[in-house]
Amino acid sequence: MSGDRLSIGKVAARTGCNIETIRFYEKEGLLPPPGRTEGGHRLYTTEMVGRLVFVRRCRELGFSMAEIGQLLSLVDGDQVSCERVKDIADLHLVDIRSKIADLRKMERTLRDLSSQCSGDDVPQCPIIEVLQQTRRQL
Amino acid sequence: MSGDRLSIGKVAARTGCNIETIRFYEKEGLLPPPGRTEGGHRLYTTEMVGRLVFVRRCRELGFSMAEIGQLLSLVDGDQVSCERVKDIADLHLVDIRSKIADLRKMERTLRDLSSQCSGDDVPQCPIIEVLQQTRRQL
DNA sequence: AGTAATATCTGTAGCTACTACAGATTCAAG
DNA sequence: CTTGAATCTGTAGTAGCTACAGATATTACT
Repeated sequence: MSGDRLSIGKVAARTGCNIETIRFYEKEGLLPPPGRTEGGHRLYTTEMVGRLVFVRRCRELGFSMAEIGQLLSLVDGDQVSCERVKDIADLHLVDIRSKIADLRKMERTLRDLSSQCSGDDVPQCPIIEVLQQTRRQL
Repeated sequence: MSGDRLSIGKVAARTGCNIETIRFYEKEGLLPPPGRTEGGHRLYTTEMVGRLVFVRRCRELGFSMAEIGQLLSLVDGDQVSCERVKDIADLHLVDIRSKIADLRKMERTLRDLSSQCSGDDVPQCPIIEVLQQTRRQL
């Protein structure tokens, strides 16, 4: 342990991110290649740990890796363009909302189907019946 | 065009399902291997088209291919066990609801972040600031 | 019947965001 | 100095498709 440089294992423990995932982000260009020991083991600065935390937090918010790449390049630029950051975020919000709408629709349909089903062990199941109908009413 | 048998292209046109997807479902066992012409082209009965519609409809409701496989094996059994169908559907409902909850959380957080951002072209962006903070408040 | 255009065939590779190995090497502790 | 843990690279797997390439079959038209 020399100075404030951390092995990949420590970084993983500290951030809750898998070791493999960290290497994966590096391969995909979201994290810059870190320094290495003589033997070739990765050594991370606290700054890079921060960057990883940023990436993970964006992922928790559902940003794709491509979107995160865009955000990071803005961060890396001379100055953060608040305008573009907001654009990316708002576009992503639209996406999230449409996913919620889709899931809500699924939920409603499936709930209706399920409520028509007694759950008894009868030979005819209304769920199957409806799903098999040629004319759809989903 | 002999009788009521359809080529894969017609089935695709009729169901709105891609040709490749139909073959994919066959490979994955959701659709049984259809008859063939002398030259080896697939020929589908209307019954098989119905099965494909069932699969697609389940997919629209978010069922995984594994779940659809279970539903189909119930359908294929001597009698449909309404009990088990309902079990699968209700389990899936739980899954959908937890996805909705996750997305709602994302939506809230991202909406809050976005609202703090003026969108002006200023050097400091509150969205980035928050995402970069070590102490998280997502 | 012959030919050209279209359809279909098989098989493989790509997509996203990881995860899980295998087999080799390096590091840290005693 | 040895042993065990950590890390290395590279490859393959996951879900649910989609997109080719290159070969063959079918259909339409003359």
